[in-house]
Amino acid sequence: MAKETKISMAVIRRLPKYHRYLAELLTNDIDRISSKELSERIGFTASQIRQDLNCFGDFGQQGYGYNVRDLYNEIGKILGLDKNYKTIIVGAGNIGQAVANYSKFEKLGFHLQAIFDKNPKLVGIRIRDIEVKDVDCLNSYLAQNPTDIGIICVPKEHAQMVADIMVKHGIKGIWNFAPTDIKVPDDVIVENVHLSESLMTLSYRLNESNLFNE
Amino acid sequence: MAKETKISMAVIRRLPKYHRYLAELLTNDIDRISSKELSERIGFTASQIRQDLNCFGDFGQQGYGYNVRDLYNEIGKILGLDKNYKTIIVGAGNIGQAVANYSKFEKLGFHLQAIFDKNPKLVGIRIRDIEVKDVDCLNSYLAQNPTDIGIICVPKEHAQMVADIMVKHGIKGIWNFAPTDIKVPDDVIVENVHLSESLMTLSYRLNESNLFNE
DNA sequence: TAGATTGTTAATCGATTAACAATC
DNA sequence: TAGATTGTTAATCGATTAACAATC
Repeated sequence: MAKETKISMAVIRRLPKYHRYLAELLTNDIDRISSKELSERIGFTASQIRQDLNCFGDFGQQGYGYNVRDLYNEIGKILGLDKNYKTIIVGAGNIGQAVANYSKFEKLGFHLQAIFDKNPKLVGIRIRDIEVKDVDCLNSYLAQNPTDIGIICVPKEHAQMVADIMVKHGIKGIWNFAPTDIKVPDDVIVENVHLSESLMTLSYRLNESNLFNE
Repeated sequence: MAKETKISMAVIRRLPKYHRYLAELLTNDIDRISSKELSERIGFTASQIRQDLNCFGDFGQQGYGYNVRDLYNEIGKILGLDKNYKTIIVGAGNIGQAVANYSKFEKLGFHLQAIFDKNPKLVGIRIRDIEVKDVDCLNSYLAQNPTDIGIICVPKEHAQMVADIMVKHGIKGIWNFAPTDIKVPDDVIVENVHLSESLMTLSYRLNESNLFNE
């Protein structure tokens, strides 16, 4: 079914957006769509949509277009949303708590198993019915509880150390909110959320466009 | 000083990373660096670094390299980090609170003026010494208080409505955390933080690499 | 001066768009 | 069947990398 060529990052980063727009079509009871129609909604060219989807299979039908539900399901599978991931969060500060409470999380198959922090004021509190553990227990916890995904929400100074412990215990993917680049072996996936970079980009664009003059 | 050609988004999104690595060099008391050395640290090619920096001016010196402090300051200016932005947050849930408490925020020149929510349980509480106002007051607040940046942290159903109010009152930039694409006039800048897209990308890459097998 | 390293042009690579034959 | 729309190849566009003359 899936083609064997390497998919570019540009294509991969568009997949969630397809998934989101298809979900929206479903809620609007639209059960079929052409690349041209989808193009008008999503803002990619029809050509690009067909090109993108063809990386993964022949989901369309000439003269008809795409079946919305089928395509939605297929993209969900491609994204791995049918899988379950044992997940932990390290760092229970603002961002850690927000991520822990982030409801979409469980829906995507990420099951939060444990939360760690080193601040004694946070250790022991409950977030989503999960008691925050002392980060000193991280090593032994991971040794006993095989975990797929680690979410790093600690200050940048501690991010690499936390990542090292995670990697040592076989964590396969890291969602990194610390504003630093962590080093991991090639077979570990890191996805960064660098909020300050996003904010700086906004700041740049405001000034570039000369919309902002004090 | 600055060249007049249009800067590509690819270059813009690398600027914050230059800024971050230069800050790190400064804390390590390194006061000069060549594109080659920086390349080894930051992971871009030396050629790309020179190409990128030359979009904005001649910051280097042949035979010497770049002065770290000067370059850091220049990039800060290019990013508009020397400016101040009056900022509000709409939506005081998990993400709204995390953003409000996000300390880097003020350092980058984003000054939080007000927070709004429609949940009566949140209205009246204090976050960072700012009392959460009822979202019904948003319109009149903006009419009386010129604001540069709006941060949207409401559920996707309400994001467009909030954006419309912001735009009506002349907000210039929107930092959007709602998992939807909002429509604004061309002269308003939108920077999206789509957490679930980031998570889906992580999920895809885990499965693609076959690191993850249940 | 000689060595180092930039700024910049040219070459390459990759991603997007256009075109159209295949086919439902 | 005729019309619509895909899948796919070819053309274009843009971004990255390589090369090197300029120069500190």
